[in-house]
Amino acid sequence: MPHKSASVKTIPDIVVGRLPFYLRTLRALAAEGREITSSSDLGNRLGLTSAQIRKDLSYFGEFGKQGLGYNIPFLVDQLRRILKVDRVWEVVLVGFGDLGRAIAHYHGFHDRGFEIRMVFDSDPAKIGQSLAGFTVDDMNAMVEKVRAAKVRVAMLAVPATSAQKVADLLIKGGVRAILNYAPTTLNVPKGVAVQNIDPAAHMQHMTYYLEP
Amino acid sequence: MPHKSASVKTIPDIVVGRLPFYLRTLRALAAEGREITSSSDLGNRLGLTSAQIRKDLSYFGEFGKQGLGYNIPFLVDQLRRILKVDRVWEVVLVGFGDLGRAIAHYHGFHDRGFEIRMVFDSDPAKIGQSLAGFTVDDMNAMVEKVRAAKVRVAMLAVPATSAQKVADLLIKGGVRAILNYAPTTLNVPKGVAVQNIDPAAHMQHMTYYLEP
DNA sequence: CCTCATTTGTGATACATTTCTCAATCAGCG
DNA sequence: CGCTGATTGAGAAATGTATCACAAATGAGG
Repeated sequence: MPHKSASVKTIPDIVVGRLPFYLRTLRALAAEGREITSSSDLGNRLGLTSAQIRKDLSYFGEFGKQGLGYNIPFLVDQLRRILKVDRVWEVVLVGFGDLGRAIAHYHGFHDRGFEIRMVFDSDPAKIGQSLAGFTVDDMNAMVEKVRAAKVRVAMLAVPATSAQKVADLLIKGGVRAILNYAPTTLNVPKGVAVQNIDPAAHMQHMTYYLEP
Repeated sequence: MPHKSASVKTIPDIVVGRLPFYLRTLRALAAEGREITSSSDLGNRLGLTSAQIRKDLSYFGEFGKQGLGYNIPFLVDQLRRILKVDRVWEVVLVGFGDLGRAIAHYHGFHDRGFEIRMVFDSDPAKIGQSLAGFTVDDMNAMVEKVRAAKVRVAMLAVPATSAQKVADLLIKGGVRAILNYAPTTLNVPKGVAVQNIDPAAHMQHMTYYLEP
């Protein structure tokens, strides 16, 4: 997933993956009216060491003041810029079953940079249903409509059996980032980012540590 | 999160976290009627190297046959035993808003070892609502009911502002594994496992790699 | 029954990530 | 205006993880 480039030093993907949590925590602090914080305060809240937070941030620049710490609104702005969520990304949602509907109704994406603008499904019974601002559209029209709207971010909430086919179509339409809710591994070309959400896998990860 | 013990060599948490995906893939193969597979076949399907899969499995035993590969039903059984999902875990769900309702209706947990058996919410308007087999209960009764039923696994779908308080109560009631859907970092004592689900964080991870 | 093509399990090696440490810097204060 | 306590940023060291490479084992085919 990480980009490579000759001039700019490449940043570890695992570091990039922590930034959204830094941002989330900083915004919670900002909402409480706090103006400054320190790497150790952030570390406590995030369950990480202060050194890790300082090193992670140092990949991107010098955002703190020695002796003082970090200005919260400033650091929020910087992280939003780095993560490119200082704008709103149009998102296409595919699959309007129970899960897709729940995603469509979830309001947590909005103020973190994402807005679902198109929904597709292949089931004729669902096509045409409308909800807050958009209508469920036929998947046969998907590639063209996604391409025309230049949408580059997708959420995939279809059965595992059709997930790969739908992902291929999305990529054909120009999508370059896929949040995959289907419990299957997607094969995508270089230049396309995939993140997987599998709650049952998280659960099984935890039961390993439980006593029988 | 990983256990420590003097006698048994401790297994890297990152390895444990991959096992559910191995299991998921093996079960898909089994569903296709396949009997055997190899580390390289698995690696291709999972986007990992064959060496990694062999090394991961070797932490737990010798499950393959040289020259042949792995017997799928056998390896499925082994992984289910290792992850302790060769049984069904009773789960308590807290929070019956949009998200909690979606989780309650999701059928993907069932055949992966989890069954939601209790639901709690603090909103009087929601208490008493009943659905497939259970009734939404008052959160004031939660600690006692969870303790009485010896439930050790929870899913947390409450607002970020109350997540920590609810987690504290769950732990007081004996819960030792929490799947946290609230967009906040939980502080828990040693011996309690937490896994976080934050779709917006995954999205922000991906936008980092998109061209402006 | 011998050879060949495969594939595992694992020690050794290479690579990646985290933590340690400390010089440099800063605001506050007397 | 110089001292004090706090805190950053980053090189060095320590730790953790992934890959390599190969001996050992296996079934198939002649």
